[in-house]
Amino acid sequence: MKSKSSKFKIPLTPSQRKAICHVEGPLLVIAGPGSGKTAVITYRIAALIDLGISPHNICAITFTNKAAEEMRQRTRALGTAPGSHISTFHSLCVRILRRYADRAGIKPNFSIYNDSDQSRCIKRAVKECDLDTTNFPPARMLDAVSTRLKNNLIDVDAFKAQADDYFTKNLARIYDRYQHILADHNALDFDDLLAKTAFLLRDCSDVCSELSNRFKFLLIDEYQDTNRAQYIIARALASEHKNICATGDPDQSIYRWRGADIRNILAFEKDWPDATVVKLEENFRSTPNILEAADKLIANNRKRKQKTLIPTKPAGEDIAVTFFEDENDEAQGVVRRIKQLTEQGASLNDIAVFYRVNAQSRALEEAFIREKIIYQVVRGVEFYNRKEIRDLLAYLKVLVNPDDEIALLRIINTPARGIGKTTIDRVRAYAVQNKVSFFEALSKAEDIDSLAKAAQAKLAVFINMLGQFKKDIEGEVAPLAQRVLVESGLEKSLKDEGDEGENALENINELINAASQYDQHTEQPSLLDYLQQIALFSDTDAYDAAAGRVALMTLHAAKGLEFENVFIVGVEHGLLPHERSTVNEDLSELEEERRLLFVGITRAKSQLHISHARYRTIRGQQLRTIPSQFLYELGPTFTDQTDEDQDFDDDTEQTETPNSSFSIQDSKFKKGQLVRHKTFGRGIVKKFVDMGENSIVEVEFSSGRTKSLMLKYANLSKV
DNA sequence: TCAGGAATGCTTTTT
DNA sequence: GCATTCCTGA
Repeated sequence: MKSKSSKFKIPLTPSQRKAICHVEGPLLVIAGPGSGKTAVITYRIAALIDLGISPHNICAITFTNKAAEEMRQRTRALGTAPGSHISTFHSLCVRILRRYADRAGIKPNFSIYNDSDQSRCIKRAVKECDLDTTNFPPARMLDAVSTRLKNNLIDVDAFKAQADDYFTKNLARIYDRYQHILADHNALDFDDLLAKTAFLLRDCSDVCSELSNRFKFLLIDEYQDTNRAQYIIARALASEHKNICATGDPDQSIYRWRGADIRNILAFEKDWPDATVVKLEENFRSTPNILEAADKLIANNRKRKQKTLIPTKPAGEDIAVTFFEDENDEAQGVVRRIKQLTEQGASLNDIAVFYRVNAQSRALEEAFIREKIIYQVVRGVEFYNRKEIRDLLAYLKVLVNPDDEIALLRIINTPARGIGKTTIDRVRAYAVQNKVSFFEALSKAEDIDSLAKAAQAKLAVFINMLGQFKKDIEGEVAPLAQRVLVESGLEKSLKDEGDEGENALENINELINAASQYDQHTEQPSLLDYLQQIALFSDTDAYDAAAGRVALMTLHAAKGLEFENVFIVGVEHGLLPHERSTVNEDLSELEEERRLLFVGITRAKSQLHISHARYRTIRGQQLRTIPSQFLYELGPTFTDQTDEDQDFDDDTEQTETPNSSFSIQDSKFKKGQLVRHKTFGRGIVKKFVDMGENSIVEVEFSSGRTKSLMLKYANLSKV
């Protein structure tokens, strides 16, 4: 085995070699950022195949499609025989569910519902339960159903059994109703893909052992971000042979809000007592300067396994922390710096800007456009959320799955063909009364007495048109999409719209191009497969590393990537850490925000620029900001540099200087302390973040508003 | 039936 | 600030 590793192009460390050459039994690889983790996984796949193991028996699971694609390419580049299964958890589940649909109690042609489809369904569920959307806000109900219940594999019956108070009982009803709606639509949401698979593996031991026997070697990446359902699936698939290799880094767990359970990786050794554990601590990516900052920051997390980042690169430039006036100045400053970098020979491919929330991209984009620097916003799903794209896709979805009522209602009168609300209501009434699906009722329009003759005729034309399309459902996708575009009248209605319609048509053409790419690159293209695939696209999948553009993305999307030069903007209290993570006492949410910044910092290879601004416009309101506590945690060497090109208004500076009467006794506030503020009046301290002279107090004022204030500026007096 | 404007809600991160 | 829903009048 040892001699085999010589075929790999890079010199390996002893731990890397150990991980690559490990064959049988459970293996946990704790891999710090930049430790060559992806290389280790791909080399290990190659090494297994070299040992004579069939690629068919290897299954690697990644977090994003992008990562899966990269892994496929890298194994291919090593000259490895193809045939191993490399995909995301969700894609794997789709495959399994399609193949064992009857065992899972579903139909194979199911639709996959995204979050907007989900929210429509949950709204309907709340209404059908005769509950008020103010007391039962759909968004929160969905979060409860999705993150708390489905991701934890609590099914409707189990939850009903444990529901004992008014709220929970009603939540159980909503959950029940919601699942019924999805089932009626022959649709699964993202959580169902995982949950149904987990239940299938649990309840059908023959399916479980069949799959477990096929996937004799299981590799799971980003194990720190698996949720309960994914954990159960992994355990089931490895149950026969126990050849499970999990890789991950607890310090990079950033998906707790989506149900990820960091305990899965922390308890790996308990789950698999004879597990081999390998730690990859050497960092081949970043300069020691960057790693030092990352190390200092993450050391502030209490719930954490001690781990250090061992630099291997020579010292580089210190990280820069810059203070701007507002988000536009910040964007301008970033662009100015990028221009300097390119003048020094940097390629735009090597530069990325990260932010906490998508809305922050706007100021940046404006500056990039103004200064004519080309960029890409890594936000792939946005494309699929455009109205015209969703319209065309809805036609295609209905052809595959006529029970998909969301898609059907979307197209029934798009473009306008005179089928209005009254008609739809009457058809639905008929469907309910006769216990047939909405689509069936539509097909029998002439039997619905309540409908006017004109309405019946319009419905017949519509259904007939769908029937014509359906004849071409097999085979290539692009020609069918083109045909639907023209014959549905969508093209004409967009052409009549003028400029906006032109733009929409261009987008549709882009979609059809993408579909024909799919047709060419897939052995047996089918509309069903195509639709199920694009439903699982994510933002990160849109990133094009060779585009010659600066990449703009959220910190979440940055996971797994690396750049020579990284900018992280808006490092302010309320944004990073995000205010939603600071509302309750629970420190673990704050720790996740810290990990998020840690992920961002460790993407940088040679230069890191962090910035924050004095003012920021949030929801249309310009607010005074507070520097993030994380800035102080990066270490004392990184003091603010005010951007040299700007003029500050001296008057505002004056009024903002720290209060001279500020004294040590006053510098500690406890929760519950009553205070007075000169403009906001009386209030009660909700939270105190002690950072010496940079401490932050959160005060709920008598107006009912809660504000975060920086102690040295707030001028608070104790009451 | 439908267009257009007003009102309302929602606004973190994503497979 | 933006998107969706609601509502009104033609």
